Amino acid sequence: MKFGLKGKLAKKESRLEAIRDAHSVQGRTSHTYRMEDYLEVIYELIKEKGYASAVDISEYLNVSSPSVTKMMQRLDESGHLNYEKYRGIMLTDQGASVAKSMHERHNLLVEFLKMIGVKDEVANRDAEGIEHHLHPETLKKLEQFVKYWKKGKKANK
Amino acid sequence: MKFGLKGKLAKKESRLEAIRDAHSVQGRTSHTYRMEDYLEVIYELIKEKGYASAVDISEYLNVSSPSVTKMMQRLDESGHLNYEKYRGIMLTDQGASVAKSMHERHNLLVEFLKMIGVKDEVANRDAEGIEHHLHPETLKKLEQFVKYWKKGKKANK
DNA sequence: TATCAAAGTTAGCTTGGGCTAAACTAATAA
DNA sequence: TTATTAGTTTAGCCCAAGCTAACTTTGATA
Ligand SMILES: [Mn+2]
Ligand SMILES: [Mn+2]
Ligand SMILES: [Mn+2]
Ligand SMILES: [Mn+2]
Repeated sequence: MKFGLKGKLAKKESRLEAIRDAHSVQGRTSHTYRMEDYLEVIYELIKEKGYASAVDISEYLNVSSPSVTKMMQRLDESGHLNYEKYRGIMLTDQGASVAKSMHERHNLLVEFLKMIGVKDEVANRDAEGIEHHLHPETLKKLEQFVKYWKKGKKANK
Repeated sequence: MKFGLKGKLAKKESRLEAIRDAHSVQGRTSHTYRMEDYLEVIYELIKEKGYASAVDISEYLNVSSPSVTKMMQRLDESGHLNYEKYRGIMLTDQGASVAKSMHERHNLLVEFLKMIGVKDEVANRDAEGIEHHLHPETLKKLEQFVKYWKKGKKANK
């Protein structure tokens, strides 16, 4: 069909070129993957106990408490939370938004992985790694897919 | 049903506990994710041109050539390749095995992502990140799923 | 009110991975 | 054979993230 290509004239790249392109995507965001992990845990802790102490963060991320302190300082510096020495932390809007995003990605991934038969523990393990590497487009498509699969399991057409 | 649980008595963990478990999986392998990326590119280069020069590696990983040299030394040290100053490198069996594994994971992921409607470029980008975070069980389940889907699509036409 | 343990912080170190500038090698061209 | 130069390596730096040991703060209890 004459007008059917819809901009899909994307001259097929070699695998190496695809890899080059993938590795040349720079500075995506103003935070690291590790920051995302800390924010995620802080978010879950606040949801579950109302606050996030350093010992708890350190337990659930499996790091020492000095590492937690240092990261709190960085996250304060980057505007993801307000940190007051010895007193505690509070997520800023920016921090909460990143955290919530991680929570949702993790949810979606675990749901998908379990859907294709991966065991709970492994699903969570892999989700914890994968959650940081999803382009918004992928996220959207995966959401659609999971929704479709849940419904159409039999109505499948 | 009395005997239907098949060991699935896995007392449901809280999200935080799942995250703790995920983050407490240590020393998986004797190499880092970054090493996997280098090995993958080296593998593709050898497949395509017969050898892997530092300039090419540096181009496709988007890093400087001193960074390549340093990593070659590490990979030699860790037994993934044989490195001879100024002369070149050769993958060992260990290195080739890691490299091939990355190649296959990348393939599988791109296939899956395109399957759910993600565009080529984005699929490759995300695959490049995700490929390092797949448990063998996940890998197997994803393979099965993709195979099943390919068939079903045809059967379903 | 004074004490003390638990929680948090600081100091100082390590490691992986990155960079630029400068030095070196090896293959080719003259 | 020598000079040139592209490709490679070394030196020396940076940063994120981790750790242990030592110190400080806070809040509860005597
Ligand atoms: Mn997560
Ligand atoms: Mn994570
Ligand atoms: Mn890849
Ligand atoms: Mn990769």
